[in-house]
Amino acid sequence: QLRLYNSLGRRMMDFTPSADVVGIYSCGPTVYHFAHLGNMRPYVFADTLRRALRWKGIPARQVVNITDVGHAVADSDTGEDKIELAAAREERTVEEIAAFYTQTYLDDVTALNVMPADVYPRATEYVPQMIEFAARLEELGYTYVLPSGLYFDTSKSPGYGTLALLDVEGQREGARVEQVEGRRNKSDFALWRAEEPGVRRVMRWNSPWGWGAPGWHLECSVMSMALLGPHFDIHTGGVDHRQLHHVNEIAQSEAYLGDGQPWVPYWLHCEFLLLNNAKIAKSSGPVPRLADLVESGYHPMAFRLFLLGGHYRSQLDLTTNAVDAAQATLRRLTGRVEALRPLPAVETLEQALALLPRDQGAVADKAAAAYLEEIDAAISADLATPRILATLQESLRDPDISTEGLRVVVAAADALLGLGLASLDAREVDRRRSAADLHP
RNA sequence: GGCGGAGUGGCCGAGUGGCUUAGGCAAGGGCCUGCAAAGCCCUGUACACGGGUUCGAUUCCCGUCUCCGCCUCCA
Repeated sequence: QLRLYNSLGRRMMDFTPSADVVGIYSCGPTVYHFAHLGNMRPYVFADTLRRALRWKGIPARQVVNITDVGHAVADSDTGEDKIELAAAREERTVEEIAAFYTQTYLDDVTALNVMPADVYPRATEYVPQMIEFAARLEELGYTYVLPSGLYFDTSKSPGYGTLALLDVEGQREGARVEQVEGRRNKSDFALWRAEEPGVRRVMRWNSPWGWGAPGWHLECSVMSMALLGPHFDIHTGGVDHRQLHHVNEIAQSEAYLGDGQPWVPYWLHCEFLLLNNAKIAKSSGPVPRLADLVESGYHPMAFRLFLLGGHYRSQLDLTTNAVDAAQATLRRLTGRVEALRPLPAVETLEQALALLPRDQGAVADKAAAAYLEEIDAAISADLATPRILATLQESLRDPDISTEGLRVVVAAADALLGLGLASLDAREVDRRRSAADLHP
């Protein structure tokens, strides 16, 4: 039984699919700048989730959105769109900007062996649906209009902020507040961002509320429902979204559906990757990308291994020491595994069990069987990849395991870890020319 | 100011009410090798501080200190 920590309720829960195919929506990249190393964590995490489902024989369909419109510069959803700013900065069109950074994102996750999503919808392709969605909310009486756009009235949303354990009252004091003129509640958010008078945006659409652009929470609700159905099983993202973005998604989606059902039953959030014990902030200067690590001679899988070495719900601190350790580990691991090749093809627990050496029907390699059990227990315990890694290492030096059994165990572990152990070339793994430069 | 989380051996990082020596990296010792590299074996005994609960706490509760995150665009 797969158990996952559900942010909705803040506790471990048995995962029970509600449909034949589990729908997964993972908040995707904003494509107006390079994705940095910290941005990679949610995708590797979501990939682990998909591998876990596959391991259990549960079909899944994953949607990862490409946010190519909707992020305003300032808070309160007003001001210029970040894509437009990037276009101006780089003297390219918004389309070029979006296409370029979408491709670098895909390159990065591909290098990290993240299985491709089933669909990568772009926000700009769904603006008409977003307008319809907002119009429906207006019809239902959840909104009000200000000069700056159409707003969602969060006070009309029963249970607003449940996901975040929001203390709506407590937040009023002390927090940095930049109230939008006329906003009824601090937590209200824009569904539609009206063009400011005299300013003509590059990306603009006409709507019942005038020319403008959609608010950024809208795209996730609209695209997820369009591609996965009104209700689906799992929504993933970084912890930072738990507090605001996902809260607002839930509010508007449940208002829109109006069926009294929780919109999405399982919300999974991965913690931040810290850099030298501080948040990776683009505002404080250049920030390391996967390409920088590779440039220094580190293998992308070393970074993946580093991520997998910590549980997804723990903050993880990226330091030169840490990636060096991961690189060394990967090199040794690869060396050991090379001697075992070829590895059998394994994706599920069932397949792994079937491949175990047998003697007259009974499993002949008890050690291997025990390791498979450990691996299954680890992934079932809220995707405990560190424990899988430990089990893998143990099995590799176990004198009691058969070579055939070991092959199965290694292949099984890698079905979940996704390091590509079946084909990594040890000689290619470590080409470090310089220490990782993690100080901008 | 409100809220959430964390402090584990040189480093990263799991885990548990009383035998996990977790695992990795680094280090020391050894084996192997003509030397070296690689590889292999062995060793390291930790759980912020002060109380409390308990037969027993690193693990539960309270307090203190420190750190991180969210409340603002953010993975």
